[in-house]
Amino acid sequence: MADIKVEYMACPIRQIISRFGDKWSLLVLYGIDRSETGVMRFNELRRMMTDCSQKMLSQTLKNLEHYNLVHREVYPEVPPRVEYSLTETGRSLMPSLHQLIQWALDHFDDVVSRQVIIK
Amino acid sequence: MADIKVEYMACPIRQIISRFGDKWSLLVLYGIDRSETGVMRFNELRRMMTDCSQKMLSQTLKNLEHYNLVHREVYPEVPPRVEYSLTETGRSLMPSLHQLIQWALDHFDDVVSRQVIIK
DNA sequence: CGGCATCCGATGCGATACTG
DNA sequence: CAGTATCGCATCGGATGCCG
Repeated sequence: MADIKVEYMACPIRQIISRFGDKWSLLVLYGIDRSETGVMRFNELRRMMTDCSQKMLSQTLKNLEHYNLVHREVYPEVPPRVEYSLTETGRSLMPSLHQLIQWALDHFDDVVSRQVIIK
Repeated sequence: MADIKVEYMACPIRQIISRFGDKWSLLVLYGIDRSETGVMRFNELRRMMTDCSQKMLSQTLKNLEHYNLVHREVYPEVPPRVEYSLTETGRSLMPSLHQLIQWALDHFDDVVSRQVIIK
């Protein structure tokens, strides 16, 4: 998401939006958190998010790793195995995320059922 | 934000992101909520969000009105006066939003201080 | 298996000018 | 005051192909 002027860098809302307001980030976090082991492999995530392209999943994971929400563990095997898990910081976001999801469920009729504005 | 495949329309995270994950929506909601009267006029919002263009503010407000988060009250005067306030649904989102902001503040060092990835 | 590189269309968003 | 209209660039994101 786009830049933020330097003088507004301290605004926490902007920070959240600019980092996790994209199309897939929250879904990845939620997916990993919900998994039984707390760990997911790349293609496991792909199967969960069937309409997310490989490119975007890869990009999203790299982004989340950069912001210290997701940990990437590479096992030097053949074939290669890479496991993604939540960091401590990532887990700490979950209560807020769940509350947001609950809000969406509670207000599905008020908000979500309305058609997305085209153009 | 982009479309969501029909078979995933029920996913609440996607719904939230597709509607309020844009650059300005949450900031508008937060701004109106924080105002003393609970009501803000168009140019009042503009002054608060100095780096938001008029076009985007207008578009964002229309969007929030469509999703029943913001109420638009027009007073037939000259010069015209338009007041924006939160709907009941909009107010109901605030606890979740505040929790999210608090999370951002708590984890500023972990997350927010990291440079936004360029390209 | 878990990616990256490239191309390209769709959308987001800002700048500017104009209006009731 | 509170917007709308138009233009144009920048970014998002999907499709495809290649690689260790």
